[in-house]
Amino acid sequence: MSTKSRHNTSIIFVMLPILSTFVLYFENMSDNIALERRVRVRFAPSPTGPLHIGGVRTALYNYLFARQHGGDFIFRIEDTDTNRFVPGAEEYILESFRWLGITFDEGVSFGGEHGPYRQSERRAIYRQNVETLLKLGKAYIAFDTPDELEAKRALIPNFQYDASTRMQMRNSLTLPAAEVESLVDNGVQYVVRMLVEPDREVVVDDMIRGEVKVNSSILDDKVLFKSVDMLPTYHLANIVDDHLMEVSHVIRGEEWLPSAPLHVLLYEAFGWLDTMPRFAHLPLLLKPEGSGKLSKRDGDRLGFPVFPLEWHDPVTGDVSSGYREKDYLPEAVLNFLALLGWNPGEDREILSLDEMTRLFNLEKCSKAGARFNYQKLVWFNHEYILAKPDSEVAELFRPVLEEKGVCVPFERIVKAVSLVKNRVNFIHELWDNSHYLFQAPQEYDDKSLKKWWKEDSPAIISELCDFIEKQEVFEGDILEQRVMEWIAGKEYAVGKVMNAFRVTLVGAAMGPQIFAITDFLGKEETLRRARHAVSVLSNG
RNA sequence: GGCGCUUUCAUCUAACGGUUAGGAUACAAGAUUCUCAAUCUUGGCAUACGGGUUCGAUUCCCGUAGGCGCUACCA
Repeated sequence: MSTKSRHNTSIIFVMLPILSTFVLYFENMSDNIALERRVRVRFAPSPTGPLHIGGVRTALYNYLFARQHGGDFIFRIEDTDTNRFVPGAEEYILESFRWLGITFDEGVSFGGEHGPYRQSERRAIYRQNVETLLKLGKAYIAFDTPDELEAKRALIPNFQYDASTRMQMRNSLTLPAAEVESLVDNGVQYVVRMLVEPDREVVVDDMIRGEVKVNSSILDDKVLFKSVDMLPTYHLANIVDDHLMEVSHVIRGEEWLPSAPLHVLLYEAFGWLDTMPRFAHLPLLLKPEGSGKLSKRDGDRLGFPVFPLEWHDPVTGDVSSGYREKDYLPEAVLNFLALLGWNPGEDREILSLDEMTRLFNLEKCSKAGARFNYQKLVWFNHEYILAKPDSEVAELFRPVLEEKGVCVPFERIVKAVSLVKNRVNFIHELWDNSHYLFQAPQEYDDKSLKKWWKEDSPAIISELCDFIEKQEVFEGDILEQRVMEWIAGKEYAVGKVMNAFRVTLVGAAMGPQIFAITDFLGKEETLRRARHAVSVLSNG
């Protein structure tokens, strides 16, 4: 190497750390921008029924984001629609997260400094804020009845309550102040509407989609508050709560994207733009087949649950299946869900909650809806059963055995699990694959008999039993060696002998290695079963 | 209808503007064993279409088509 080139190389080596320092600096800087505020996110379902699996994913992403940034995760109940309230839904949602292992830091049932966390308990706060908006001239009172609005819609195609129509309606902009006051005082029903200024460009800065721009003229004067129950609608409650609860990031489903500009306008109207949360609108979960987003009905129609837990509808009495009851492991459900719309950018797919927390990145979320293909969830479940220690799987299997009336020492269950767990996708399938380890066959599978139980089988198995009985060592490997030698000596076909033997022990041509089975059963039980089969099957 | 979002194998997805377009599930074949599985190996399968920008486009821009969402005194 010449002096000159060595010199150049050393420059590169000197430059390299400097360059990487710059890269690090900039990376940290962008991190710091994101972290200027304490990260606080929320999951805010409305208690109108069971928690939808798409809601679980939204909650999961919020959870991962909060944990990754050492922030807070808030559980808020949005129960401003008194008509759709379903008793038991709130407890169901909480129980679902307990099962899944998703934890919250504050909120309904968790406590915290920003409560109350149930919107129905925050009426005074909303009234006060509506008052503010009214005073600021950012909202107005409207008296149009639902019937009147209906009539307008029927009369005018594409009717929208907005700048182009509001002056033809009955509201505080068109009525004299005295009349408005007297109407309100006399208990006439009204709503408070947002006053949307037309023809402004509203920008929603979305962490997944970038800048989404819309013209305010396409927005309507949304109802923010209704006098019927003196409660706000979602839009108002949401903005007020997120602001008061110091929420830093709003991570929610894409169905909210169209109303996000209105939310930006609300933050602006209140003068809260400087602390407005960052938005991230997640792609939706779509039906496995056909068109549309995954709905509550799809589950039981297509053979998989759409709810984490089984749900008993208190009104209709209908029962919808749940992942817990269908024998899915919560880890598998979360892993599957996490990868529907996000991936860490590497080939690995089996990820623990901790690993997901480390790798999660909103900017790596996909933008298009993801079809909910539960086939892959079955595979995840299989993988998680395989990865679990035998003793843990045995613990889950024990209740199934008890239900079948099988009572054996725990070590026996662990051993049985070790023999058959690689062939199941679900815990309950362990029984179909291991019942013969706990109970002698009551009957023999016809197909297996036809294929493997020949005329000379009884004689051969009797011979084999006599040989086995003489063996002092019964341990699997050794016995296998001896029996193979014996078969070879007799010049029998290995498959013929072994499969006939298998049928006597198992009752069918299935199961793990035969000497693993004999090992499990023990000498006495093995011989008992084989001889019993010979006596039962030789006549038939 | 209006507005917005979106588009890579059947499905979930990867790919600084330069790759034989990668992985996984599912499917198929083979290997293996005493059976059934599991496992391993192999295979087929994709950049919606049309324009531009560029030496070069899956990647950037525009249009078309498809998909999805919203369009309530629901959330």
